[in-house]
Formats: sequence, structure tokens, C-alpha cells
Amino acid sequence: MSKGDFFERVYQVAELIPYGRVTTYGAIANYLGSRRSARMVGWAMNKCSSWPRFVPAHRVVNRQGLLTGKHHFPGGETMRELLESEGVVVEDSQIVNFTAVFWDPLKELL
DNA sequence: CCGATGACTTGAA
DNA sequence: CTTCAAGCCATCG
Repeated sequence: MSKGDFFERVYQVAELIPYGRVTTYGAIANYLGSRRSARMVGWAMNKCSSWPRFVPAHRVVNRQGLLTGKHHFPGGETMRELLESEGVVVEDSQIVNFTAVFWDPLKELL
């Protein structure tokens, strides 16, 4: 069990997110086996900068569809730009029709 | 080694 | 309805 195994799973799921779709930390955490470990998912995203590979962290938002992590992106609206670039409508740091673009690995990958 | 923190979630008062 | 608290696990100082 490598210490990066947890991150690897998170990043792997993140990369599995279809174009124009988004998921939540809880969904990924739940997919990993613990919905309570959603913090670790967010943590993994924070460390994604240290990860040798690109991670679509902009496709990962909180349960409310709110871009809670946009403050961690460079610039300030990089996350919103990326989401809108994929067809995801974002308003006031919040995803519109969130349930429509929500992608649950537990259901889609299952 | 120990303490504190973190891009969350859910439930209870 | 809103607000508070606890739980989860790994990384950093």
C-alpha cells in the first residue's frame, strides 16, 4: 500500500469525470468507501499541484455545487472558466443545474 | 512524536 | 428555518 494510493484513486476518479460533468467530494469519497473522508478528497485536490499529472480538480465541487476550491486555483476565476469552457454554467461560484451535470462514480461506473 | 489543519458531509438542537 | 458540532484520514510544522 503506497502512501500515494489514496491520492491515486482520487485523481483516477477525477480523470474519469466525463466532459461537461462534475462530481462532489462526497461522491468520490463514497466511491473510495468512506463518505466521511470527503475531506481527504479535497486534501488530495490540494496536493494535486504536487502530483506529476494533471487533475481536473475544477470538475470537483462540494455537495452544494459550489466552487469551494476556486480560491485555490491561480488567478481567481480559473475554475469557473474551465467549467464554462466545458459547457457547465456557473453563477456566483455556483453551478447551475448542478444535478443535471452531476456525475456519480458510484452509479455511472458501477 | 505530537498537535493542528484541511477544496466536506451529515445530523441534531 | 438557521446554526452548531462531530467524524473522517492524511500531511505538514
